[in-house]
Formats: sequence, C-alpha cells, structure tokens
Amino acid sequence: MLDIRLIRENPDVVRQGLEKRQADAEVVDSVIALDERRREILGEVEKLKAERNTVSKEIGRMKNAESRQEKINEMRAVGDQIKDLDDDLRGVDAELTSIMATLPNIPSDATPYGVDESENVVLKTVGEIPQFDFDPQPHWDMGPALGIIDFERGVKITGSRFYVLSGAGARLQRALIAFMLDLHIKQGYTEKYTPFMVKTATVYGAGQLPKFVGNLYKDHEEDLYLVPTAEVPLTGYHMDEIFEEGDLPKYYTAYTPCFRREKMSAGRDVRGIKRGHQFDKVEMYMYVKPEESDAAFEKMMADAEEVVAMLGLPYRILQLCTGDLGFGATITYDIEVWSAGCNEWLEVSSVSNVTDFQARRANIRYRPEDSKKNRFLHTLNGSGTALPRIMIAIMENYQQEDGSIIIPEVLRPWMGGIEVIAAE
RNA sequence: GGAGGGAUGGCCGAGUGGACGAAGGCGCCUGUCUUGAAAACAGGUAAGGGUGUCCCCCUUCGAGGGUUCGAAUCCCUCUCCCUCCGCCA
Repeated sequence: MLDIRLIRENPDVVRQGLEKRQADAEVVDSVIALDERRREILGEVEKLKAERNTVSKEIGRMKNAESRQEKINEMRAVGDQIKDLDDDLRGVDAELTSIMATLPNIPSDATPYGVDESENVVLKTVGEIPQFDFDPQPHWDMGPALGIIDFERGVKITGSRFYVLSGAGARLQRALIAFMLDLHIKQGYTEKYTPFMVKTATVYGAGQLPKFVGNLYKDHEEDLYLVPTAEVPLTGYHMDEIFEEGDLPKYYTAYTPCFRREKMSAGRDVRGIKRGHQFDKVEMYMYVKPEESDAAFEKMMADAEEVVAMLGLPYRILQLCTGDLGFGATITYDIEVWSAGCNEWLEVSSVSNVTDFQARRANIRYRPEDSKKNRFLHTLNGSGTALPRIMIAIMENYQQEDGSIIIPEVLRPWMGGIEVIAAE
C-alpha cells in the first residue's frame, strides 16, 4: 500500500512511478478525488459527532424535562444525519482502499527503466559454464533414468505439473534444505517454521491479495489460503505489532512448500520440475528501520549469492528493470543459475526491498527512540533459494557421461556421505 | 463434535446506560530530595485519524452490525482463548 499522503502531496511522483512500471497512471486522479471527498465528509461528520457528544453529556445533567426532551429531539435529528454521512463515508472509504490496494509500489531510483524483462540488466556473471565432451542431458531425462524423479506417478496421484522425488532425489532436496537453513542461520537469520495455510488478512498484508487471487489455492470451506511463498506468513508474523527501535532489525529464514496455480503460465515450462504447482523454497525475510533497508538489501543479496557460490554453480545476477518489478518491490535482483541440459538460465532467487509497502498493509511499525510518532518499518524478502531449480542445476551441471551425478561437496554431510548418484 | 466460561491500556485488574479513554495496582518516564543510587513524595505514561499544531475535535474497551439523545456496559452475528467430555497423529 502506498502512503495516501504521498499521492495527495506528490501525485506526479506516483504517476511517474506507475508509468515506469508500464501501469495505468490515471487511477491517481480517482484516488485524489476520492481522498478529497473522504476528508470532506469526515470533517462534516466529525463536527456533528462533536456536537452530539457535548449535547448528550448536557442531557445527562439536565433536570428540566421539557428542555431535556427538546434537546433529545434535536440530537435525534443530528444522529440521523450522522448515520447518512457515515454510510457515505463507508462507501467512499471502501472504494478508495480497494483502488489503493491495487496500486504497486514506486520503483527505486536505483532501478533502471525498462519496458519488460528483456531490458533487465546483467550485473555480473560468475563461474564457468561447464563444457562436456558428450551431449549433456536435461533433468527430465536424467531423473527417470536414475530413478530419482517420477513424473508419471505424480501425474497419476495428483495431475499435471506434479512429480514424485524418489530415493537419492528426495534426499538431495532434503540435504539442500538443511544446507540452506544452516547457512542462513550462520548468516544471522532466525529459523521459523510457519503455518502453510494462512487467512485472508495475512495474504493481503503481504500484497498477494487482491491482485493475485488467481494464482492462489484456497480452502473455501475454512477460508484459508495455501502459502505461495514463505514471504506471506513471515510478513504476517509481526502483523499489527509495534517494535521498539532497539528490537530491530529482525532477520528470519523459513523453509516452506509453495503452492501456485500458475494460471498465468498455462502451457509454459510444462516439462520437468522447473514450474510445478507445489515446490519447496527456503526464504529470507527482514524487518528493518527505513534508513537501514538499502544496506539490508545488499546483505540479503550477498547471503543468497553465497548459496549458489557454495554449491559451485555458474550463476549470474540480474537487476530487474522497472517494467519487470514485482508488485511490492522497489528494487529487485534475481539470481539465475545455468542449467547445462536445458541450456538456459534458471531463476532461483529474487531479492527485493519492499520498503514500507507491506508494513503499511500489514500495519507493522516501530517506535523511534527520539520521536513519539510510530513509523512503518521496511521489509525485505529473498529466496535462498528455490529447490527444484537448484536441483535441476545440480543434476545437469554435475552430470557425467554415464548419466550419474556428482554431489557437491558441501551437501555430502547431509547425504550420508554419498558422493555420486548413479543408476542402480 | 457436545457442554460451559472468558476477551478492558505495556501487564494485572475494576467497571451492567451519562461526570468512563476508562478506578486501583505493577511496570516505565520526569521532577523534588540525595555526592550518586534506592526509598519517599509529586506529576506523567495507548493507538489511529482530522485543511488542529503544543490548544482542540473524531474514532477505538476482541471484530462487525444494531438499540439509544448518549454504549466498555443492552441486543444480534462472527473470531479467538480457557475448562470438561468425545475423537485423534
């Protein structure tokens, strides 16, 4: 959610921000009109309420029955007016917030302008793209051949875009999760195990609603959503709370499965495990003071980078342009790893500074030491990292001619010492 | 799933139609006293909003509706928590 004051006082900043994102900037005008109307009604209704409050107190003290009744009648009329105005106000308010809820965050000045993902900027590329003296296979061939990914069983028990990991494949994923969580703990994050189902207010607070209803799974009977990312419960974790300044920053990491309907990507990436309706992810999340969020962003980025670096995967870092930024983000870096079999860069992490956008929606503030006024804090989120795609990169980049896979050294402690995954 | 009880400020806890944004206590802050601290005493101590800026107004006593001139207090709906029974990993 944007600050209504920003829109009121600097509408051009907001318009330009929306335009940079290739979003419709005209809504700003309706927001301003509604805001004006709202404050107009508010002024009127508050004046009437003030009158009613003072007169009602007088009535309580009045002895003379006649003049007392007269005042009561007067106030009854005032009460009717208040009721009408309150109804108007409710209507205007609802309309205003429903529009506000659909406005994305304003891009940071540090985010380069661009129309769409084709204009994202490669900041750096690290590691050598592996060369093979044989034809490297894609994971969707390797997985079934090694008996570690079972696509047919996944489809049988659930449907398309579901798969079963088996034996060393399942264990590899579990090793990666443990490796990442342990690394993030060392980097200063506190591990959280959160609910995988959340209520509407929680999804709204993280900014996934109302805009992304179509991508969420929902239990309509209980009115609960399956989390599309750990970012959602980690935002909700401190919803409606006020921190003391000294309690910040808070760094959290959490493993969760993520559930996404992928309605927008129907027919895309249907092969392999690149885009499933259910995938696992380890997430990093930060609550920080506004003046610290730029530095926090750099830290989180470095922390995510360490994951892929330690795994020895060739990767590159992309800075998203304004046209490709996520809904709540002001600035985002993506990490992509190379996959030798699919022959493409795979996005495994996305680190964003959301500034006060989620904090405002979820009502998360802190009390500055030198001020009475509570302020919204800043939140950041980043994957550290998404499991299936990391699995793809490991399988494809560490493959050998006989179809076996070498396990990266750093994972072996969690693999029971297994060094190679080979066909039985 | 069945039966009952509850939700008030940072915490405990009073309050069943008017002087209650809310007694009292704890905690915290400031001042007096003190070389300093403690104690004692005095004062202060919620959030949000407003074409208000040290003065005021509005809203908020789990949430949302309603009754009333006036609601923490009465009515309705919902949520959450606790106790007992049943079921269960």
